[in-house]
Amino acid sequence: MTNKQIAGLFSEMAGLMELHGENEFKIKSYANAYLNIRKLDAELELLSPEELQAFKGVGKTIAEKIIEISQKASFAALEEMRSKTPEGVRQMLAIKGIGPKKLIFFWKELGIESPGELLYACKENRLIAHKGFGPKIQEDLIKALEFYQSQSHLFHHYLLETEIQEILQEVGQLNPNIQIELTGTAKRWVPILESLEFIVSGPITNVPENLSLQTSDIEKSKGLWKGNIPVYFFYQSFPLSAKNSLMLTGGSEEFIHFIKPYDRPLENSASEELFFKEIGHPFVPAECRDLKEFENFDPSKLIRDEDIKGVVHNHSTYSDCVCSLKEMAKECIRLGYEYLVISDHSKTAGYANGLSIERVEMQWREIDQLNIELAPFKIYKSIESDILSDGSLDYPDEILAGFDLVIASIHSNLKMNEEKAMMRLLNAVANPYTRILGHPTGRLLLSRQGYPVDHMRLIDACADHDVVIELNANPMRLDLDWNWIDYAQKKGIKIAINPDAHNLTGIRDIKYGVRAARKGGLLRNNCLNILNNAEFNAWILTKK
DNA sequence: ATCGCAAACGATCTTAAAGGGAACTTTAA
Repeated sequence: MTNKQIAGLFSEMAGLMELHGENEFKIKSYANAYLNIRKLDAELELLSPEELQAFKGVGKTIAEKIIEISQKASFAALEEMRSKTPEGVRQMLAIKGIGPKKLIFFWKELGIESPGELLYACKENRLIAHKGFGPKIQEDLIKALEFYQSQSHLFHHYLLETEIQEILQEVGQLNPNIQIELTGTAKRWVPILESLEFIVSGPITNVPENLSLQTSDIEKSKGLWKGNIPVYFFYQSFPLSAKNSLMLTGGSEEFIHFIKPYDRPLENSASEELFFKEIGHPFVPAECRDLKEFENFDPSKLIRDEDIKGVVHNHSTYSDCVCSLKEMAKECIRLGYEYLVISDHSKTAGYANGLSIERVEMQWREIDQLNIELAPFKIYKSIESDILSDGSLDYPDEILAGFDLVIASIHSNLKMNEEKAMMRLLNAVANPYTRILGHPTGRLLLSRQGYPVDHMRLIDACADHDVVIELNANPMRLDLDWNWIDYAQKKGIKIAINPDAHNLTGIRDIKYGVRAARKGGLLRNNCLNILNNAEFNAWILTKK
């Protein structure tokens, strides 16, 4: 289990304890353990109780629970809490807009035990009869519940990567005569998946323990992996022809339309690569097949992992990251990057320990020191400034002027209409100190929709004011969405692929950003952080 | 349940906005 998953169990524990009216300080300890553990880099499952207790927020009890988790993937106290809470109530714990107080009321007072029942109650107008509830809350709950239901059958691609590898391995090993290959949306690097799809050369006779096959016909079998992930196996004779491989992998209507006229080579080519060779068109990698235009497609110009030279938008112990400036810098050096842009949270982000002006200046002095010590590696002084409710940034101009670059992001007051959102965004983009617009929609995939954004107007404004747009590489965000990269490129805007790292491992999220960028067809030359240190420095000096 | 300051014990991250109902509660970042 990853630290994030272990932390998730403590967060769940805290939520359940709250529902059952446990001691609020005990609850806080579990919630706190979640906050601290999820960002740790050391692999917790390998550590001793003494080593575990050295971490902040981990005492004797939590350490014991971590040991228990490493053996059983859960802990007894959590299982007990789960067993006395209906599954539907546990699901509602994760829905934004439903906090513990409301949930206790729904469950204990109204007898509502699932998201579906709550949605029904809202639609029947049954909530507003109760004190503290009015039409607006009911309406917002309906939106939140409908969003939840629309997403509940979907999966994050990044969380299924190990599952994909396991399926390939286990089916392959148990059935040595069968060839198996990934296809479909997962092969195309679609960030959110409904199911996993594979091509196999024949029926799976030795079924892995984690797989249950449900239906089969001549063309395919359908099953469930680990009880909840839908899996399809399409039968094809190997070696695969281009037609079978390409058609099963799929892509946009435009892509299918594009390859259709090449019927004969499609039918006869022995592989995807040969097909493209035979029609005299550059190979279109699977992740790019959701694009809409292929006439001038040139894969050699697409962004690649190794093109990224600098790590932009990162946090440190000054705000809500567990690693110091030096630790972050050293990890960047180790990974072969030339520079690090530290953009901690600004002062309004109190929950994330946002920096007061004094602490900003303290950080600048430390960065100056480290830049002498670590040269030629460079740390740039930045800030992830909150975009306040009126669209202004979080410090007076003389402080903003002291940063090498300012990233502007919305973190607060996310519940707003498009008009308000655009007012804040456009104000921030027009601010002369804003160089990069951070995670433009504020979405968290499968969990938070984000505020409504008129992407075209926003991109146009960024073009007008020479503002770079972030593609936040955190796999929960991937925001700017890859679908908008094409328009941004046409407007001549640069995209920064930023990990938004809150620990050392977070830096490696860049790979998810590069994937999303390739999916959107981002050309290397339109990416900000392919610039080497000298070039990046020159870019900074071209202040608006 | 944990931490920090102190050696047994007290305190536990902030803040603003929004909704509902006329002072406060709830939620989320």
